[in-house]
Amino acid sequence: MSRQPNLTATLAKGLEVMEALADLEETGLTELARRLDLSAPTLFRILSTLVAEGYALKAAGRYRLSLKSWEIGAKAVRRLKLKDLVRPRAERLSQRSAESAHLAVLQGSGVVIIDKVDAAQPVRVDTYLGQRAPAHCSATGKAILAFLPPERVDEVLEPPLQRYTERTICDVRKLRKELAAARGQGYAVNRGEWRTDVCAIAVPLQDHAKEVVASLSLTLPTVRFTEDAIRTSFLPALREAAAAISADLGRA
Amino acid sequence: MSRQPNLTATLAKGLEVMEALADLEETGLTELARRLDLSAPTLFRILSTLVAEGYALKAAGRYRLSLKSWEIGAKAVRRLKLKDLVRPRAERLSQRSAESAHLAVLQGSGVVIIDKVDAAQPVRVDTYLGQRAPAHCSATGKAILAFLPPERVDEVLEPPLQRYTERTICDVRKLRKELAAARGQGYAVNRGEWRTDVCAIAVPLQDHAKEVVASLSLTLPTVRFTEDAIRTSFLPALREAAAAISADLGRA
DNA sequence: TGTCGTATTTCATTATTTGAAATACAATTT
DNA sequence: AAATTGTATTTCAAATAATGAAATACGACA
Repeated sequence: MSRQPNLTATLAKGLEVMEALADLEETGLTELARRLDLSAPTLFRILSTLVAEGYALKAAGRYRLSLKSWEIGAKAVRRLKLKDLVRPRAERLSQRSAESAHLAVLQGSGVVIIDKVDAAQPVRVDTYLGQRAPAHCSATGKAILAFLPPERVDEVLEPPLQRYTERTICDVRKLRKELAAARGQGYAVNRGEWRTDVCAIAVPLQDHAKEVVASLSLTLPTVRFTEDAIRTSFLPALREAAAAISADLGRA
Repeated sequence: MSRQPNLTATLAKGLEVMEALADLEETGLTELARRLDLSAPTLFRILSTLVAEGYALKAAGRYRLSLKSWEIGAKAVRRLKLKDLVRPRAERLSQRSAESAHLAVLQGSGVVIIDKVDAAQPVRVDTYLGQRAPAHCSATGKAILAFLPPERVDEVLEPPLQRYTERTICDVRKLRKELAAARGQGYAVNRGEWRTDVCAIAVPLQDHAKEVVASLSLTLPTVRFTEDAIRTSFLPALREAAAAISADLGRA
């Protein structure tokens, strides 16, 4: 076994187990051991440790992820403060446009939704706080990438870019062109590039130093994403919200 | 060093480091090593692993917690489904009462806020999603404990109960009496038992099998927590919300 | 009661973690 | 520019903890 220098393999394994639990709803020992290719005793000890530390729950021999990792991470989210500032604007944005507003930040090679306001109408896109989307085929991701320094963009757009639908832009050159265009326009769109029936339009949010720190989007079913709605409703509403937030961020 | 059987010490250490990062905003290696009583090389390897796995971020030799643990945990939160169901009721509850509504679940010996609707007035209590409160001196905690089977209550009320204010009930016998009363009344209150200037009133939420799974509260500054407001506004609003949710849960 | 599949413990072996010390790096002072 | 200080990182032999095969316990079902 080739060993990485200066890393603790045991910890890495434990974190992997935690991630697997997150995707699994509930699992037994043997089942998970097979999935992760760990021996039963090893996995048993890891799970026992996770339970002892409160990260996993055990009931009737079955393991589940607890809320502890969420709780821990919530402290980091809270520190972003962004949320408090954006929330009232996002509410107004959602009302004006009748669509769902999302606040997202870049995290690794994807974006994560850190706040949202659901559209007040029954047909809407199902999303959740903490949900991750690929940066290269989401409006929020592209709005952020468009305003990021080139070297940061390179890290995120490490080929190959995964294809999700026939509209996903997987060609890095082509994507860069689009990002340049988005920078010019001040907004980015996603037309079914991740999920066929979901479209979105997003604007970047910049802090006092004009660095992009997040993005704000309207996310909706493709059928409602008409050029007319974009021009007369979504874009004006997003721009107003972004301007107000940027002004606030300028002060803080 | 006396070794626990069947637990992986390295993983436990790594998780402790993660928790410390959550409380720390940002830290250097030496500083954190002192705090956790770990040798510099050991901590270095743990932090390197956390960074490699995406749980921590490193910039200019300083370490911070990333959003990854939050993202992982969000999947567990989402699975509770409760939130979706409660949200519209909580919104109406907050509007009717003009106070902040919280949805909380039991997690270890405390409760964690998994959803909230802020009061639409400027003077309100500062809380955040993922925030933990002690079960023995919060309205949400007591509302849940009051309807939990005795053996589960024992686990949570492991003495000594920590004192936070002069009103905190630290005597287990006395607290049990109050829980019995709360069970009779169908709601629990907290009168400055955790934070002097914060009061709350909470009702339990029960699933189809009549098991308590969460609680719903109104949380507000002590100055507004009058007997009159409780009787004419808070309690009726909470009861209506709880009844509607329970009916929904009965079906699901 | 017996059988089967899964979970847990034991224990000798093996591999990884460990920390002292050496070294590299960065910021600040002289 | 050189010296100083404090922190971060690497090295390496010793110490320790992790490992998995096998034995055992448990629990469901026949």
